[in-house]
Amino acid sequence: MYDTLRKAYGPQGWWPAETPTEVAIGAILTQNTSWKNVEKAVAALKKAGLLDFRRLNAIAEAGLAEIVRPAGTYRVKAGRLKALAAWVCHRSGGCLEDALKGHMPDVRRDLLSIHGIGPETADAILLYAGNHATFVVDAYTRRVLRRHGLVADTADYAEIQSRFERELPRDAGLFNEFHALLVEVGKRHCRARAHCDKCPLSPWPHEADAR
DNA sequence: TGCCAGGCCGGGT
DNA sequence: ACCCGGCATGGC
Repeated sequence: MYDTLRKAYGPQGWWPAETPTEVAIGAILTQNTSWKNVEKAVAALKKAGLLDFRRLNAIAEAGLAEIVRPAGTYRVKAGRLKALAAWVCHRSGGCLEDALKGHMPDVRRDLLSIHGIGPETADAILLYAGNHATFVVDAYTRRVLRRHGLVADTADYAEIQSRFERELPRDAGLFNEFHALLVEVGKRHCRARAHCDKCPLSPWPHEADAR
């Protein structure tokens, strides 16, 4: 599946952000939100000079909320950005890359202890900002795999993630590309009510014996 | 014009 | 251990 997508779309060069800090902020802002809306909020943060955890740690939450408003659920997300900023500042004085430098799965556990950071957000930060080989499972990943009969409908996050991590070489570069490709094919052909014709994976061969 | 988006949390069974 | 409502804007 990876080879098929890679041939169809080429290298993705993800995450669509310039710095690790921007990656992590985007990861929080995109929770249950389309990327288009996130881009507006990130642009507003950039304009305000707030793509910086020490600044985020210092700014008032209510003001931050107004700035990230285009991303939706903006009061919630302002709190989550503040929680992450406090963690990064406490841990490394404000440098995210340093804060992510520990070993897995210790760093993952620490990220998950932050209020508002769940498994997907943590893994996106670990992989795309910290270069840790952890597989990101999002709504697209789930949909694509389910529609091609590769996981049960009831499969939860850990189950899907372990499937990737068991059956692929534990390589951050590979995980990076594969997840980005899954999002790309998902956006084009596997949104909630779209159907999958013309998808490069459709019909996916040997679906039954691929299990 | 609704429906939905690259989740997560808290409270109720 | 599940299930569900709340959060909320902008795009299609």
